[in-house]
Amino acid sequence: MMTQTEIPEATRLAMALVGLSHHVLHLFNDVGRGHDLTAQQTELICAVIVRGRTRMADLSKLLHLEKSNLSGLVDRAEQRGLIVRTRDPKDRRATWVELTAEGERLAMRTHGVVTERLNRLVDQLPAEDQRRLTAVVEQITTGE
Amino acid sequence: MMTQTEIPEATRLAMALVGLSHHVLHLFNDVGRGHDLTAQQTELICAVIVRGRTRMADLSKLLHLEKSNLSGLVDRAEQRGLIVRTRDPKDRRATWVELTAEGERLAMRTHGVVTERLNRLVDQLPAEDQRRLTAVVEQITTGE
DNA sequence: TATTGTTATACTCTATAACTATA
DNA sequence: TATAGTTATAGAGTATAACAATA
Repeated sequence: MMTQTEIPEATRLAMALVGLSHHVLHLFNDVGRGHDLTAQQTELICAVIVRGRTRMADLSKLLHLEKSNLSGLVDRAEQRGLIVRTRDPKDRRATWVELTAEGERLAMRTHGVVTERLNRLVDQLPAEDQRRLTAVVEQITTGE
Repeated sequence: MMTQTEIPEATRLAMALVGLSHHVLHLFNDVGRGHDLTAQQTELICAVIVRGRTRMADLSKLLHLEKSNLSGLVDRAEQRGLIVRTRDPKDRRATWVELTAEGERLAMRTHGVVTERLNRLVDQLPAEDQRRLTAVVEQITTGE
């Protein structure tokens, strides 16, 4: 006899991961909207507040964005007064991105809410499973 | 003494989940590009091939898209000959989306590759951890 | 030569609101 | 009145290529 579903195990894992990923990235949308930020702008300032000032090239990898697209995103964030660009005197090709006071204020709020809601996602799990999940996911993403 | 990092546990989990989510959704990009599909078009046809013909309203929830945006996405996919719309005679408001032969061909290929690569992500984990991960992630996403 | 970042272009995607048709 | 879907519009995001400056 079949169990209640005919969907293969491999597909189930894939579907679950895709659903989770939508949920996670949609959070930036949700949280940002309250402050008139797009999901991408929210991710940008959250990334910078966690790491401190960051180079364009590193943000590019971090956010999975082509450097040209990141230029545009940073342009818009700069126009809104959220971040500023500074030149690196030691490597004059490089550009650092850092938050303005306003950007930092928004970043602290949005990052706090995103983090809290992501953690609430796994709230119901036993503490052991939570630690395990973190370890597993970190291992997956750092081993790319 | 501090350990090697000062990043709080809650932030670590959040960062790990965000990294994983980027990785997962970026897969659709990667896989689709080989067939001249955008990530969203790839997700669309993969969703339809897993579920069979699907109503617009259900796709909207599944892909986290506003119904107006889904209309546009389905328009473009229809113009490319990947899907067709059919009316439901029982509820004449509703529209079903189903794959054309060409759409099905592409969907089978891309869905196969996406699934395989998602499973390869957790390949190194013990089988027990893999099952646990699937269960945990399913529980998270179904409990929204 | 390789790396860092910008500019330019065309297209896709997204948010929002107003609309039609059916239930 | 509520639901299913479309249309319209403006803005944001994306892929790609060509470019300038620096290493």
